[in-house]
Amino acid sequence: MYQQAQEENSAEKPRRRSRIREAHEQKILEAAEQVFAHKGFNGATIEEIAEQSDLSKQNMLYYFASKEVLYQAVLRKIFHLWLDSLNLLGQQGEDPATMLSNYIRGKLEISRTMPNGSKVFANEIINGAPHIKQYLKENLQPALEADVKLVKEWIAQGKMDDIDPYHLFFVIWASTQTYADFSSQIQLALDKPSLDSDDFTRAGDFLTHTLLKGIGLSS
Amino acid sequence: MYQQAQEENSAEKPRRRSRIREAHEQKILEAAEQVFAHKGFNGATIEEIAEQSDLSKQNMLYYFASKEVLYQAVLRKIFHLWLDSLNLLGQQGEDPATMLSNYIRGKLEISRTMPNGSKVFANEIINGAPHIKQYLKENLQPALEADVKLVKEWIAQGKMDDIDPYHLFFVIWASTQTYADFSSQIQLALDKPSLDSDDFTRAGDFLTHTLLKGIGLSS
DNA sequence: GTCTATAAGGGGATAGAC
DNA sequence: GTCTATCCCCTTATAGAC
Repeated sequence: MYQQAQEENSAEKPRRRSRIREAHEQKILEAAEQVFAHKGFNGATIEEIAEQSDLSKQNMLYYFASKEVLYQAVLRKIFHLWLDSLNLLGQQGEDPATMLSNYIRGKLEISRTMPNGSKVFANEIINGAPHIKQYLKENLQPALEADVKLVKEWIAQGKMDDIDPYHLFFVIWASTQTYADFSSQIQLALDKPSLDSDDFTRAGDFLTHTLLKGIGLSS
Repeated sequence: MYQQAQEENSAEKPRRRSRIREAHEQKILEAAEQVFAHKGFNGATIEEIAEQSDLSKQNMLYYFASKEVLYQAVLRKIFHLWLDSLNLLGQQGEDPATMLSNYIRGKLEISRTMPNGSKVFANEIINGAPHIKQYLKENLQPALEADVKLVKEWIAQGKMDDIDPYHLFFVIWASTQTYADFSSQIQLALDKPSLDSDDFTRAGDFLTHTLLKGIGLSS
């Protein structure tokens, strides 16, 4: 799981972050996630984030020294959650259909419970990942390659159709994240003020049915 | 097809936009599309757009009175292209598999040829569509409903599986647009400096195979 | 249509008292 | 840790000459 990068307290010195710092940082991160999600990096103002954290702008800057630092913290938090879910394929002993099904529903669950984080991440990627490109490169590729290798084995064993594994994952990512990132469009299309858990259930049912059957894996 | 909204020259008065205005507006729109795609609305500066149009900032403002006006022009251009492609289902006389296949490949072609426009639109939707919500509401729903109705007829006629038509379209939109919007992530995953037309062919092959088969339509 | 000059305001960040 | 005050750059937009 993700660990705060600042946790460098070594050995005897119990230099733990105070309870108040812990609480404030948490509040700030949540507020920042929301504001960045709705305004983008440049559209967000540290003033608005501070307001939503019940802190003054200057006091907020005491905890996160700059807008850039705060943004990086938000980005990395969601990215690690996302990377963890990529490893669902690491589950041993399950059959391919169950593993992929869990994978799809796991990604959908992130979209449902962390829509703002997902939006911040999506915004960053769309703009060419200027703040996180290197970090992404180092962490995404290895995790994806492991999954791709597994799918290739399934194909070699005749367990599923001979499809391109990379595009399978691209499509799973896109079609699960769309329920977070493009929720405003989906709400308009469905004429609903917000997406509820039934909508996500329907999405999960459709996706698992269609994708598993589509690649020859339906049980 | 999309028409410039300013085309209000009526009857005898040949009040046509001068050739130079036409050319400059075109250059500006292209530059704006690119800059908005990479920086978002707030991150983009009219100065940068002007530079890429080989015009001074002030001169650019002579053609588009404000950043907001320019942004709206870019948004509407791509949105209408997008809406047109939604009507591919209006093709008569084709069987369902061919119609959906054309639809998917048409959307992919927009991603390939207009990636910047797609990104601007995606950015706007992610941020909650603040600049285009009303316009989207009035135009998206009717077009989508027509397509959904058609799919429901196919289901009633037993031509395909009984899936939720709305989610079918959400997934097609997401998985075709991802090759434009999230291209930087896909490039990292594939370890390529850019996506070429072979990548789009593979994406199209994967998508048509998987989605058509997945909903019980493969011929 | 294009240029120079400039108004006007927003917003990130720092200094230093308490 | 929190506050008041403030600096200063960046950016949009307008005024007006040519």
